[in-house]
Amino acid sequence: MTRPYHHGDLRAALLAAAEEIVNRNSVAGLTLRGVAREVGASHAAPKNHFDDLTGLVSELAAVGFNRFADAMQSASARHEDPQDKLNAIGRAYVEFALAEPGLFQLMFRGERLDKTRPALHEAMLRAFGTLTGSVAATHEGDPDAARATRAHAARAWSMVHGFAILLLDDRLNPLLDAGSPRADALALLDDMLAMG
Amino acid sequence: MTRPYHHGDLRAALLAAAEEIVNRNSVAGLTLRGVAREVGASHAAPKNHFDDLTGLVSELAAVGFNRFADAMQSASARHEDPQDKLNAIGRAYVEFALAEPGLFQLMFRGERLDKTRPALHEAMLRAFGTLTGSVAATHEGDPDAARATRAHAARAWSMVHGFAILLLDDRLNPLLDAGSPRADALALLDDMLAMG
DNA sequence: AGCATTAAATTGACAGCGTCAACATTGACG
DNA sequence: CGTCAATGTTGACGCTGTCAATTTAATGCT
Repeated sequence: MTRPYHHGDLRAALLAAAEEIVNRNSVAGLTLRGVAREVGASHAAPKNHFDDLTGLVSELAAVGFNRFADAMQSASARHEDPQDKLNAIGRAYVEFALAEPGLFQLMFRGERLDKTRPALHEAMLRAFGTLTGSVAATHEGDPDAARATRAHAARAWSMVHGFAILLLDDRLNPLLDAGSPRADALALLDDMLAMG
Repeated sequence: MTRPYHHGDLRAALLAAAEEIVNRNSVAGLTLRGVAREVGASHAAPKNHFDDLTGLVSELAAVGFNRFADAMQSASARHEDPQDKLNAIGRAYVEFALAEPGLFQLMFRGERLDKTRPALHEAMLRAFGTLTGSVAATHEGDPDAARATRAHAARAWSMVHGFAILLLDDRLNPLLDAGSPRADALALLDDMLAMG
């Protein structure tokens, strides 16, 4: 089995290797040469498929945002009431961050993200659109709802995002049960969502 | 306190240069060799004062967290009512992030932070203690307040932190006035805080 | 078919980075 | 005055991203 000069689908292999590395070593350990090494390609091979490190990170972030949007939409679809849908999206938001912490942090590392890349731009619109759209659905029929809807969306989004970030960074520990902080976190989130 | 011989106080000069670089080039442009170059020292000079890059970043983060705590305490002191104090702290949280975005992002970049460093550990306790303490003050006299207080603290903290992070990352733009997003952001925050 | 063009992958080089070890200089203290 | 620890410098190593030049494979054209 001699290795052919041209890999069958190097682009997909590089993306898979990149995700595996991020899951193992966190985002700091993600390197162009590292992913190339992982798939047995030369150190400059990624240049052909992604222009540079920003390109690779951005394309992987696009994959992540699409999976993220899927998770939120699927959670929302399990409920009928608009408020239940919104709460389910909030839980899915945090659960995604806990399930794929490396990928989640990569998706929100602004400095190495080129948001003008079509794949990433579209995936971000999809993910954030489901969240803000679900908020808007709870304001149906409100008169002059624009301002309240905007504040509601910003509040819900900020809350779950901040919670996820602080959680991944081990900063909420003083508020969590020392015994099982991870399990306790989702119970705490439910309390937060129940406050309205 | 022994004083260095050639540069006067190289440690302070390095910290100042580091902050200046972070303010100019964001956290990605902060390098050990860069700060050494800035103050005219050799490339390995920082090793004597901070062990490695993590050390420099952590000490700078400690400076930031102390300034952060000062800002929140000073904002809180301008009000009497516990709820007003808490809202003022929330505004100060976001205003600090907007005023020193590079430093703020450095303070929350977990991977290059050694939270066991005494200076950083203490500064973080101070900053987060003012916030959670101010939340607890709004629950004085409540029966069975422990659980509600915990959820309230997590919610308030997550909300302002998520808002600050999303704002710095230009992710709230779809919710902001395209004309003056910066000024609009604080108005939006007030609406969020007013929701309770 | 055969040739030309393009895409894909490799090799080699360069500068910048963090970090370590070895060495030099200084100020403090006995 | 002499020793010593602290502070700075120099040089080296391997790692990284990125570029230019080159080789190889696939594809298209006539």
